[in-house]
Amino acid sequence: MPELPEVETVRRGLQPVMEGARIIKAEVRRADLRVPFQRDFASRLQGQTVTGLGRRAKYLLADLASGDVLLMHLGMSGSFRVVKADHAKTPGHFHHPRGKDDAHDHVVLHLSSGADVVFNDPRRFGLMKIVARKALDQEPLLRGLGPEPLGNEFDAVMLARACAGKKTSLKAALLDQRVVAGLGNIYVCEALYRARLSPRRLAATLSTKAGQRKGVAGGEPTDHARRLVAAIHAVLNEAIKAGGSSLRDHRQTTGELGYFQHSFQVYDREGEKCRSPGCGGTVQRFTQNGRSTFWCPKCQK
DNA sequence: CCGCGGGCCTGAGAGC
DNA sequence: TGCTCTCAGGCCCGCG
Repeated sequence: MPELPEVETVRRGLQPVMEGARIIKAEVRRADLRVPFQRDFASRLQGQTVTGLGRRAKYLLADLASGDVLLMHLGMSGSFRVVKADHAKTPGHFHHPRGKDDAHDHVVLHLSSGADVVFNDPRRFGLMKIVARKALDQEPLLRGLGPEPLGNEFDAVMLARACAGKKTSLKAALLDQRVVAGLGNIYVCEALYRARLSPRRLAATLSTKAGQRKGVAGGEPTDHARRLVAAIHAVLNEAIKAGGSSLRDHRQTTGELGYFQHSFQVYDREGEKCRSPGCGGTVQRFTQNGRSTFWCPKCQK
């Protein structure tokens, strides 16, 4: 799923259930996700109170009273749902209508509140890992991440600087989690459309004196960079408000669908009319770095 | 530093 | 109905 808005939606769904609750038991039904579970995974969670639930890029971070942090990533197909304890194993129960069996329920956190938090991930590209809080800044999974796109540090100056000297396309740069952390294919396509910038444009053109070397002072962000930052802010905020986008797997923790997919302007709209008033163009698709790019060549330059 | 291909997995949808 | 093929919201690795 899961780009930033979907992960944030999940976080908001889990927070009231998990914060302040104690993990009576962590039940691992399948330990071979993208990263194999640590041997002491279940025992380090058992009995721990969750003191907070945060997010960094596409990662969820549950703070534990022990000083550990539980890192969670949803990969491509991961989802969480909250069910009452007695129903965690009941397929098709009204609390979690998914129309399928629960063969891919890999982890169940049994909470003192009587709720169970169930992690489901058919493709198993997701992961869970426990890290000591004091070692979090050296955690390889988080180390290289760029700024939060909705954080204060992320602005046109920073984005232009991060893209300075890059020989790659704007599309590829925005998907690079080291440049800005949390965007995926959908929201990159949508943000570029809103900013009216071509996905093929050179990333370095976000600052003046294109081709300048990375980190060189004096490169000013262009209006394009400002437009792009504004577009990223807007699309992410709107998507979060809508509960994320539900294409295949994403659901809110209640089982409800997000509905931002109805607001897509270009993503998955190949051959359809551009929605920009008066444009009259047609949404095109092509492959960039192995992934589909959707855009309107008439609007985006 | 960069693009590309392949891999990790399963499921949905299209076409036959 | 069922087969085969392609593609998918993420990310990592090695190659040239």
